[in-house]
Amino acid sequence: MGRKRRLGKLGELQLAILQVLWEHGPCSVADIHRRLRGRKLAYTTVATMLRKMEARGLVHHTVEDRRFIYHAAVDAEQARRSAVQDLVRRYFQGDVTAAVCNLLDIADVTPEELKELEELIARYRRRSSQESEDESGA
Amino acid sequence: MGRKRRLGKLGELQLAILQVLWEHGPCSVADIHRRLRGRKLAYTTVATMLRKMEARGLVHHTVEDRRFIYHAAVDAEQARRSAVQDLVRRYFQGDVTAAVCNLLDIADVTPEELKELEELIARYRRRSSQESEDESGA
DNA sequence: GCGACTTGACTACCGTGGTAGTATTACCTC
DNA sequence: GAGGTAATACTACCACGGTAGTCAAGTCGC
Repeated sequence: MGRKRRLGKLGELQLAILQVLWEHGPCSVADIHRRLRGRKLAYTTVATMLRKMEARGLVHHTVEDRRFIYHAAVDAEQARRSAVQDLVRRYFQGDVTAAVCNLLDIADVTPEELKELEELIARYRRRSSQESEDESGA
Repeated sequence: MGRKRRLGKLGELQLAILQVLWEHGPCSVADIHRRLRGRKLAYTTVATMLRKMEARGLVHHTVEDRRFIYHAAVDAEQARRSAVQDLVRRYFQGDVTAAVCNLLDIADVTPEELKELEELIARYRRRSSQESEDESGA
């Protein structure tokens, strides 16, 4: 696994549809339409978008009981990864630190979240020093 | 300052143009075209995009010596902020911690960068505890 | 003064996300 | 088997990023 396919930009609706699929697993068009009812879209709009997304390889479908059941063909992690990479590349010239800095700036990060982040980074530091040891050891 | 105008999505070329303007200050079309020569765009492409961007309020121009001098109408910070907010909202449902986590995952963050980040977060923690003190003190 | 060059304006085209109407198919029910 | 219903397919449309050609107007050099 780990095909880091460069899934191009996702539109707003495309992402919303994928999120439904990620959250609830394979869904019929009607399912997706129902769960997207907050957007007041025509049923056909959802169906059309799904067909377009299938053409792009973002979803695929099986037929069950004469209904199309759509499955996400990319996973959430992949999509997030791709989006984050894109952002860092486009807006921060690849500078991750700057991106994190900005992230902390814009969001009102709670003290709890900060603590979490500290731990997260500590974990990363341990891991990266581990890796360098592995390298020199090999 | 601090107009947090919600500048919609920026296209690839639009961002590239803004980056030229941010980096070099006001530029003529020819200037921008020249600095974007890596993309092998027609001069008219750049000019057209600039006009479209002006219509959207991303840039504005003055006339000088019969040439159009384009100025960025949004600053880099604003654009980055908007983009980061968008990303966190769209892909992480507003969860900043998750976003940072992902950020650390995707990029091969060097130990130096990790150290920087730790310091950055420590600084934030001091600041946020400072703020809570200010609040309770007021 | 005339032609070459520069520069911006206008127009057109393509791809694609987003939207939805209409047509078709197939099943179910009376 | 005619009609209703649910689902998909087809088609069309708009907006917009991106691309570039052509046009118009001024500048410069001879």
